[in-house]
Amino acid sequence: MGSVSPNTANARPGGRAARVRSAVHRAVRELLAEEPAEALTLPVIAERAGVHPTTLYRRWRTIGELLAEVATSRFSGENGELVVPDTGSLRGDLERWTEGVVDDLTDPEGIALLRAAIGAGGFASRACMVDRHAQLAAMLDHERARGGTVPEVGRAADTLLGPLLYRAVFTDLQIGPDWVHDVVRAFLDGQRTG
Amino acid sequence: MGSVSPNTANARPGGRAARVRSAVHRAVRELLAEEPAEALTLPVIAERAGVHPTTLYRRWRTIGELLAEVATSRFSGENGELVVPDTGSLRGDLERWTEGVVDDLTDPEGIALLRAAIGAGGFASRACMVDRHAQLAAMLDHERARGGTVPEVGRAADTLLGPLLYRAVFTDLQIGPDWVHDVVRAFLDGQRTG
DNA sequence: CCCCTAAAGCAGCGATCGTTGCTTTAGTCA
DNA sequence: TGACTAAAGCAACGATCGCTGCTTTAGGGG
Repeated sequence: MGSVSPNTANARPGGRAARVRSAVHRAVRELLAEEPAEALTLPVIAERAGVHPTTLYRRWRTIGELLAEVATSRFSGENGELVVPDTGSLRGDLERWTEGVVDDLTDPEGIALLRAAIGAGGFASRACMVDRHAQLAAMLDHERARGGTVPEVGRAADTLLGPLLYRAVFTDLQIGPDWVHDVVRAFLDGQRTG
Repeated sequence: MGSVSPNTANARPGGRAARVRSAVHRAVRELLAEEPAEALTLPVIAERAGVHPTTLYRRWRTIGELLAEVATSRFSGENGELVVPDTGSLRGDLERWTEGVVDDLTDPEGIALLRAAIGAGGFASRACMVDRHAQLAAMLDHERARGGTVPEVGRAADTLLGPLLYRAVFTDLQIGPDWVHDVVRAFLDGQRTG
């Protein structure tokens, strides 16, 4: 127990570890967009990333864990900081924000990663949306601070994220700007009746 | 070329082929509920089903295709016939129907199969909901036949299936009867404003 | 500037996967 | 009932996966 600094909190490198991590993440995203998730194996990822397979087996034990990490980092701010639009009105914030969500869902890499994360199990799929959920809460808080009355986050997520994700994941319908606009409008109208 | 009946339309067996198919389907559903989808491999399925691996490699080339078939048969009427509730009112139909959807989504086998199908790619995941979509359309048609005014199927799917699937797939929130009730009510209220 | 340690590379292994040619079984139709 | 054919079983193979002890590199601290 004598060692003063066993390098426990040593993990803030800008060096090799970070480069490897970044290369692996990129390899996963690229490969997912190119081939069926079924073919995504650790050696294949390693070769694409220019890294030795052993590294992957040691740092991430399974593809599931790696996918969860990649999904988290892809669908969240890198530093854990929430970035939300602040246009002055809830409607403006939501429209700006939904654009970002739609960008994720229409990007081939994004949707492929989302699908793979869902397939990897509950943890990974929840990780994809936890940040979006927090952003939604932040925007509702802003509106509340302005004196507006807003529904709870749960209903907002159901009404906004629900349709967007449903269409992206389960249908091949186009997600056009006007439809997204309608979704936001339906949410803002609906909160009065609820 | 002389052969009169090359048994092209010979595929309606109640015999061995159907038994194997059924055993394999059940094996897939069971295994998905027990272990991570990552461990789902054709030899493993074959052993659980009491069938030789070669059979799987020949009938279904990949796990993806097998998953798509299992998902289709699990989430659809076996014979392609649509079964929808007919309570006399749209509200009653929708509440009965959402119960069925929720049953699918809260059943451990059901949600695991859904997740795996999503992971298997666009085709399989779309197959999971095509029947639900058709049922929704049928119920709206019934209401329209009664003289009621109903929104289009797309909006109904967004508003009903969206929240249900969002919660089941992306959150660990409980899906309680009262919440489901609220979702249906929100849909029925919202159609007036739209 | 040099040491020290965490992380990446290397080599080699057992297990299992996916595939293919052939044989055997079981349903169907005359 | 007997033949015909589609489908399942069998056996053997090459490839690749996932894992482990050990060596080498590189980044950070005294």
